[in-house]
Amino acid sequence: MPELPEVETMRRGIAALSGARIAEARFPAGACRALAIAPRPERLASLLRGTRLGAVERHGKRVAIGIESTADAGPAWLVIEPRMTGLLLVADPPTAKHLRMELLLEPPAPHPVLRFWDQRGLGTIRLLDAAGFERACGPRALGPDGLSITAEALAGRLGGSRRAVKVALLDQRVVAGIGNIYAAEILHRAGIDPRRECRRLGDDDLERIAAAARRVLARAVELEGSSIGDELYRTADNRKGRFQKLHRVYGREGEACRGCGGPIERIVQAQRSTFFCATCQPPRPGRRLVRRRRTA
DNA sequence: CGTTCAACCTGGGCGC
DNA sequence: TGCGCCCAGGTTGAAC
Repeated sequence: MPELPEVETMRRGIAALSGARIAEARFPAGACRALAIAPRPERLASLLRGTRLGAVERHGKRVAIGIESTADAGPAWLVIEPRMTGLLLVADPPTAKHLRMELLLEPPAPHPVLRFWDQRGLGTIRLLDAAGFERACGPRALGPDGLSITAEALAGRLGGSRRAVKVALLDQRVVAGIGNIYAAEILHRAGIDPRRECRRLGDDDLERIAAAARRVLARAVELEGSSIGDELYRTADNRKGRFQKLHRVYGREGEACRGCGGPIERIVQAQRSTFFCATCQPPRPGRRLVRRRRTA
């Protein structure tokens, strides 16, 4: 679920907790067996107790919460990766089951508790020192952020590559924060066939992809992300995102393209669904066949 | 270097 | 009702 817009929305939703002190950290037994938590829950709970929350940052699809010096070590970062179904919440969780972490905060915090809920349990919670933080969130792990990606940066990272451009956009070292939904939406707005080899992209193509990425991601952040179908995704205070109303291709196989009316197709690339319009995203380099009025 | 596959999990939807 | 199968917003590591 969470890609850049959803994770940024979570970050904003909990940013006011900066400065709050942790009265108690809980990692419900059983609920965290599957989840990757490091160090082990008992130790993590004791390390976090009594510490104060610092800056709340987003790095790609991860949220990093600064932790002022822990009991027996210096400052650290609590890095949370929601992966498919993780949610950072100040509101009540969707179910009592699958609640993975609760940080009880001392008054006067803006909210009494910060929770991490994760149905599938693929998410991760890690307390990292400076070196671990660098490894997880530094430039070796993550490329430039999607909200500010440029054609030049893209050219440097995928020039000459034979990979399909859609697969490359999912690579967090190329650009950080783009996932399966937004890769599809970005390429449709850029008019680029998702199967195009990166090395066949011209400067103008890269320019359109970078511009579409910045625009789509920024608009999705404004609309607080995408809540699809049975939508597990919610903001930290339990509201749905609204960008799904502006999806042009994702999840719309067989439906009419909002640009040309043709059918949206679904293919599989790198074991994941790709949705696109063969007319608006022609296989050969060329101009867009259909001009669209407004972009999300 | 790149692709493919399995694995990590739960749960909803579908066909039978 | 139930069972088996497929699907899902992500990432990683092994095998080829």
